[in-house]
Amino acid sequence: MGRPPTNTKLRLLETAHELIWRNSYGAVSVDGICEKANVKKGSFYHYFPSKADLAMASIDWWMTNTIPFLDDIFSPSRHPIDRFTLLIDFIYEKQEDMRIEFGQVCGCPFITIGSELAAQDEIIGAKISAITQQKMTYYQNALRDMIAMGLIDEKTNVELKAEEIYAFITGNMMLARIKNDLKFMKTSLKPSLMNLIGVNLSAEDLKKLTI
Amino acid sequence: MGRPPTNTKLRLLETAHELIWRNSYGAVSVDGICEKANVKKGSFYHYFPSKADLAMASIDWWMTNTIPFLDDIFSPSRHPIDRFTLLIDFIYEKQEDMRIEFGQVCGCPFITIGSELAAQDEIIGAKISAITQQKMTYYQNALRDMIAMGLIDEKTNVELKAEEIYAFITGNMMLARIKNDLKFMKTSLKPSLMNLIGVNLSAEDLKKLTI
DNA sequence: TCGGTATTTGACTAATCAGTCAAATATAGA
DNA sequence: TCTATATTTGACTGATTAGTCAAATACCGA
Repeated sequence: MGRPPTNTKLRLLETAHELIWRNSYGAVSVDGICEKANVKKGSFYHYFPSKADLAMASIDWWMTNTIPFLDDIFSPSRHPIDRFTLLIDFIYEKQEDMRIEFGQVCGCPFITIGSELAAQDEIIGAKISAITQQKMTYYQNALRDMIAMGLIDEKTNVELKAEEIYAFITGNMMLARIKNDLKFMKTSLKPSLMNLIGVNLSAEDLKKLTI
Repeated sequence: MGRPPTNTKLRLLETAHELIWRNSYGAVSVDGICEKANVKKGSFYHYFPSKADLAMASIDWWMTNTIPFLDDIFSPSRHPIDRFTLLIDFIYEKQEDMRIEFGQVCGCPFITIGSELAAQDEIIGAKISAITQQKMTYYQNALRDMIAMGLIDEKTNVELKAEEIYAFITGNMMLARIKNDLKFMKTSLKPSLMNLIGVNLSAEDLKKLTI
């Protein structure tokens, strides 16, 4: 029935996500997105009613892409400590890839755009908050397994601890973006995170946690 | 000699700082700053060569304003644990004030603008990185006193620990901005920070750390 | 081959953007 | 009162912004 669908919408989502992540929402124009995606402006507004709508959709699209990776990393079949160390590996590798390709450590796309726009647009604030909550759920699940295995204090408040972990990791990613430097993330984030979680590792084991 | 100086430049610095902090660099226009500061555009460009220059100057201005508070909070005459709890009080009170006045938790102005612009403007990235380093120096100083007093492990790497503390606090401020919610900062940040620092407090003492 | 439908195009608008500049103004010191 | 100097003004530009729209196009299924 009619003209067949194309990948135009997807190209717009991908391009918007990359440009906004590497720069910022305010620094990226609809014209810029269209040019890079090789899409005419008329087509843009055929698929998205506004620039803000595209940004929202690209956030959703990226989170949907991310979930399978999180499901793998936080698979209950893994040792819970490995889940967190794998998470740091996953984050570090992506950041390093972007640093090599674009010359810029880009940090967390959700937090970057959330920090920029949450104060002006409460819908985007709510969306990023929901993503934050969703990620913390993975952490809570792993923390409960750690308690069950006697790896951390059984009186640990997993909701609070998950929020600490999230703040700590995103704080590091933010600083890495600002300093355009992955040194701390590469050499210290894993052992620091283990200390924050409260898991007891030998000095030897801690040393192994540098990427 | 000639027409006497006015507070026009200061009004521009204050206004730019407030508007950028509450919104974002990209969302604030030179016209908007001028209108709020009651300054004509010609005067703006008499004092600042560009919008970016004003933003840089407003960052410097705010940091200069902040230093006396940090000097007080991190006075060597204070108990080092008190320095950190006072720091959290200081941060929380400012955030709560802005939440009441503007309806919005605004987070850290340096990190917010740094996250937005560091990838596009390496000068601003370097400036925020320097401010970050300057703040961590206060933390390092306090950590060394804690070691001397036997409050934390003497083998603590104070440079790394200071970076952890900074990432943790700024991560929390960023999340507070995105969620427009100070709950965690009010009830949990102090004890969480004490745990991260590695200071041993009794359960009773920990409970006292809610603001 | 043709009709219906989704997609694409390019020219368009109106608003806003950062930035310019020559002229007007105010005042301290001579 | 005069002059040097710093400040202020308001109209101006040219570029860029997000967003609009009617017409053209492509193709599936009948």
